[in-house]
Amino acid sequence: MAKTKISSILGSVLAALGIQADLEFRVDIPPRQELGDYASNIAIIYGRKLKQNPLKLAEQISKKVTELDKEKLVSKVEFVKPGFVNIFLNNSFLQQTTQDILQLDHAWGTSQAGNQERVLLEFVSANPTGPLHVGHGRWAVVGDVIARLLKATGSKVKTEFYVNDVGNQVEKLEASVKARRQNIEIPAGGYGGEYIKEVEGETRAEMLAFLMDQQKSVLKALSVEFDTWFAESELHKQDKIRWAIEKLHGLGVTFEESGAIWFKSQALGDDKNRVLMREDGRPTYFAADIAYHLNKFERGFDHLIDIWGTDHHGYLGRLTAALKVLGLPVEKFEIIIGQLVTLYRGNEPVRMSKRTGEMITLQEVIDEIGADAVRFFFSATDVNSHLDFDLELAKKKSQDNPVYYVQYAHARICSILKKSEMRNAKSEQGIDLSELNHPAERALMFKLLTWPDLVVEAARLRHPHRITEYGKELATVFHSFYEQCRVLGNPARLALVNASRITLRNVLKLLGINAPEAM
RNA sequence: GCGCCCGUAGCUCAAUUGGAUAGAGCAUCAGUUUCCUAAACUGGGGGUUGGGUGUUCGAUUCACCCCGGGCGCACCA
Repeated sequence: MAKTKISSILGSVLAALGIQADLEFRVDIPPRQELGDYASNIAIIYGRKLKQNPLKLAEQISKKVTELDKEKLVSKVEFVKPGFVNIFLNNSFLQQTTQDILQLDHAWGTSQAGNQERVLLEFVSANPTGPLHVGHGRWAVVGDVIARLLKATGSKVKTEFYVNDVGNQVEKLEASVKARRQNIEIPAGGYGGEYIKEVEGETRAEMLAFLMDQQKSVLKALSVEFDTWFAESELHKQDKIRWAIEKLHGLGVTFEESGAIWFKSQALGDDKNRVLMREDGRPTYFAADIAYHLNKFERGFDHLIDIWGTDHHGYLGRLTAALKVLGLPVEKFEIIIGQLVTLYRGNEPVRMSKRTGEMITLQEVIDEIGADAVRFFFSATDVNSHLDFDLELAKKKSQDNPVYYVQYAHARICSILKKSEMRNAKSEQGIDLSELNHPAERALMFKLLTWPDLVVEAARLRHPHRITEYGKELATVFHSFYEQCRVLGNPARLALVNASRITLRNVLKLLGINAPEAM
């Protein structure tokens, strides 16, 4: 990976200058091309520490870089203004990377940055009381892409959907379905949506199974599949909840009041104390969730990730308080809080509550704009930002949707390669690429070069939108290259186009989006 | 009221987690096709990054205070 190589050269420069390397310096792509392919703040950081003029230190470092650049990656080094060290790469390095891509193929962009860490990623976990809505769709897509990112960087990921098949909600669901069938009024707090009359099954279990099958089929339509579906009822059957409460009791962090058992969470950082066991002897959802997360740790994972909607964020304090007091490694427990999706039809916001009659399901959205577009849109923004999703707009613009832009670049490439009869990557290995020096060729090669670093970064930050951004950028660079450089009849360019095809396909694969060969 | 999150071009969003002259798409204006897919490309206009103070070589990013919006504050999940 390019950044690693640059960093390692800079590290050896520090050693050669007799500087103790104990500070983190950055290697980034500068904002403008004139400033090089990569730039580092190394001289600024160390200048301050050593009380030296950063610009002079940058000068010293620059001179050493070319000297210690054993692989001849670097063509030129500059030092500038506050003390940046700007590095320009040799075209031969870019050409070699392009060559490597053809060989790596599907493995291009994968790495072992995740150190084979065993990760449990839990997401969606919608109640089995109705169809999935658009908000669930966002978590489904984001969770699925994060899982793919972690796998691509060498983590062992298991995905899980937690099913709350016990408690008030499912009781009300059953009551609502039965009331609807008898044409009597839905009980207070019940479910009044139209879908209720579609629910099949005589027993509660059958009704839940019906709704879960429906959810699974929508998720499948979005190419989201889970390794495990974990039922809350299992925890009850195995008496795990009582066991968890007793553990807390043994630690002296519970008390009894007005017939209920409480957790002293306030003393452990939460806003207030919380009930574990109700007056009537039934455990709360919270108690079950403690047992569930205890179970997750018991299954031997190195790292747990939960994705929650912001409507559950108030829950975070009590759960981490409980896990902490139970002696679990909370630093291995990561919660991604995502902001909600507001759905619009034109200027009209669409309600997403299951209890209202008017509700747009995820399935309907998929039917309307297509799974690829849904995945792309939901992957395209930071989960920490609100998403205003206008169906009218998404439908109207479906022809120049960003997803089509990226897919079109891939289809265009496939068309060229088909004409050239050079589809096979292997047949293009060994072709001399040294003539690839046109600015558009170079820009494309450089964009390809940055792919593996980007995947690592996106995985580390759990940022799927980095991948969609890259996809759009790569498509732009490719289209621009295509306008300027005639490809057919030029073996070196065909190899570059093929490397672009591989990268673009790997981008789309990571996003779970189709890479069409023709459009 | 308290807590968490957000506020960036007319609209939808980015900005390499403290980096250099804040970028894309849509919309808008002006161009490009006897030539590998025009679902494309090239160029123009459009910004006090909600406001203020501070921290430092450097702030969209960090701290504090306002303003505005979302979410939460159950013996629901």
